[in-house]
Amino acid sequence: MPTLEEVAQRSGVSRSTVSRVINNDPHVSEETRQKVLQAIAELDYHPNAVARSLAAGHTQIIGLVIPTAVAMLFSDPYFPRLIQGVAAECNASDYSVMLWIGEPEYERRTIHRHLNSGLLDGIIVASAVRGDPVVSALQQSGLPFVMVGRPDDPTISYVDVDNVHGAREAVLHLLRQGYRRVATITGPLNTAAAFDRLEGYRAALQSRGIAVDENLIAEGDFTEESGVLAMRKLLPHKPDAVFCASDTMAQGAMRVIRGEGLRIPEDIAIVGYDDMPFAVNLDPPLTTVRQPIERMGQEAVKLLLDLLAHPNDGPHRLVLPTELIIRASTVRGNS
Amino acid sequence: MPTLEEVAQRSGVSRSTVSRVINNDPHVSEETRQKVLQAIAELDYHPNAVARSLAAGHTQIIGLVIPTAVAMLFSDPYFPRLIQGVAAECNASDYSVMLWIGEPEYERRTIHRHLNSGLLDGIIVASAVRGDPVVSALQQSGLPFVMVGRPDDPTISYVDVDNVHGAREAVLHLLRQGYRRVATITGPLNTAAAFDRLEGYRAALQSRGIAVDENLIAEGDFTEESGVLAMRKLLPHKPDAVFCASDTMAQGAMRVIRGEGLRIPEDIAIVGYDDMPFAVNLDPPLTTVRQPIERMGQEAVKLLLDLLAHPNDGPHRLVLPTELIIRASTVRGNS
DNA sequence: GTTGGTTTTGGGAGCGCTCCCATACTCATT
DNA sequence: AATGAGTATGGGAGCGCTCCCAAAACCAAC
Repeated sequence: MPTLEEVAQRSGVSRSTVSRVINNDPHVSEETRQKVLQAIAELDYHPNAVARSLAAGHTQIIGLVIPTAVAMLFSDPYFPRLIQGVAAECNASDYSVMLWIGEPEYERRTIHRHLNSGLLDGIIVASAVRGDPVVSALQQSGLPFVMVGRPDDPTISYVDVDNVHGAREAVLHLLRQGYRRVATITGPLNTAAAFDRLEGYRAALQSRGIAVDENLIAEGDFTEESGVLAMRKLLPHKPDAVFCASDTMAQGAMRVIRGEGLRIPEDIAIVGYDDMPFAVNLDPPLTTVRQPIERMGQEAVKLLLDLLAHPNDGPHRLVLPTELIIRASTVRGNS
Repeated sequence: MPTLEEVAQRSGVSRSTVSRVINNDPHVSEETRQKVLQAIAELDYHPNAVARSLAAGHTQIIGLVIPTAVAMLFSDPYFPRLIQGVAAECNASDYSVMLWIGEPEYERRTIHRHLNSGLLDGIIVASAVRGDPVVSALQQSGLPFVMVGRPDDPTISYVDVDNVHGAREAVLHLLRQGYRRVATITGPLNTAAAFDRLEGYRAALQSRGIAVDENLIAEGDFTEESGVLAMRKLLPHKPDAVFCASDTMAQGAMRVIRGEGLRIPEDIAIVGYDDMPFAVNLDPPLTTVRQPIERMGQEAVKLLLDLLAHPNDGPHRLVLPTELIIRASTVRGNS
């Protein structure tokens, strides 16, 4: 591996000058620049990122942490898409992504070791649960970070989708279709997303003067199995529609409903959340709330880079819109 | 951020000695070690990973490359699970994972820059397509790397599952169930996985003295739609069972079969491959070949670390076993 | 008390870069 | 010619660590 010094010698200039052309410093004569460029090409020189980081005081690397608790959810494409968004935006901005998947026994020590190692310029935390130790460690460390999903602490920067609004629109749609006993299967209520979607559900009912019946609310954990369980609990209370906080749970709920010999949407309508790829292939195709997942990843990176550039700014917050995708699972009549 | 030097001063020893206790060098007296440890605790010192990397000549970071072409496949849980396996093993070995998702535009331009930046000690390439430029760049660079999935070039280290064996077991199972006209829907035959699975199919038939009927072989591309098309081609040749090289294609095939009013498994049995989460929820639940995806990620890391420790060893190869998961789609009678 | 071996410790020389400051050189302007 | 402003270059001093070698300390045995 050739070094800066060798390039300098070969092109007959100083180390500093080579550094300048590499970093596009304008204070280099065109002639010199060409000489240097040629030497770089001849030697197939590539700057050493580590040395550069040490000298410059930053690494151009950001960390993406996915806390343990949610890593299980890897069975749905949420995280892959988020990762893709983050990676794409980082590539575009000449940053690299360090992946950090929280392991069950990650102790505080390990967290701090990583956060204080100086390897990361900043961090994106995906979907932390309430009171996640990573978050407090992060705050302590002073490292710039942004969260995907609304945190409890209002001083933290984040990007989120408007879960309240998305859920409300979904439930209002159900109401407009004439359903009256609208139930909901929530996600784990220690996550902000699940909580907000439940809020949206309540808000929709209340705005139409419908009392919220707690019997029509069942908590799941975003998995299909939990959707099955929740639906079984709901059934005795005769709902005529169910708003599920994830497509995966909706899928479980649909299985139960069909198992009972009931029809969708004639007897019970179903709305999901996420617009997962499989939602359109369900029988019937699932009405659902689409979230711009990749975009969240992208925006999180943008926010973070902004934070790096302007450390004294207050926290950034960005709430992205959702989109209600109406399919056959909520539209009776012409089927 | 305190430095080594500050810890040294506070504990009244030299920089070198502090370095020794940090790196668990046995040549330190217990007394000194305690003094140093205390100073470290008091100052909340954490070694700077960048400086350490520069001085030591390695970074304890490995790259995980997911080539563009397959990034689309992010809609199935293969990559998430692989990533999880890689991350878990890296955590356990005190390495970090740098994620690198090939972007159409940036790939070519930045590939060499990344490989030669000295940031990565080694690389794992997930499912490269044939002739992927990343692979040749990698070979050129001299960076240690291992691939997940058998490469063309036999000098490259890799971990793979035993696709031939997995397919053979699946087909033998069909044969044992009494099916005689066993067809197959293959993946794209320019991928090693698809090729090997077809090999297994042939091997199974031949080992039972059954001639391979080329009319019973249809090529797909792992997508559901291609499963539909392939099944339509197969139907006129009256298969009584179909071995599909992916669950997704199996799903398509099942749709066609049911569309024809045929029963599964009474009229036609179906076997898939992958054991995707949805396989168990199909109607009927799908018999399939399960692959140890997380484990592949883990083993890939182990192989790579071994390669880093013993650079002069020849290429490592590891083929992991598959597991046949028998469900209702191949078992007639008691339904 | 000397010798020789072993263990423990200290200090210097980098790793390959950036950044700042000093120098040299260029070109008007007086 | 002398001055000053502006631009191009060079060189030194780090960034915070590891690694090697030499020095110091210790301990046993003669």
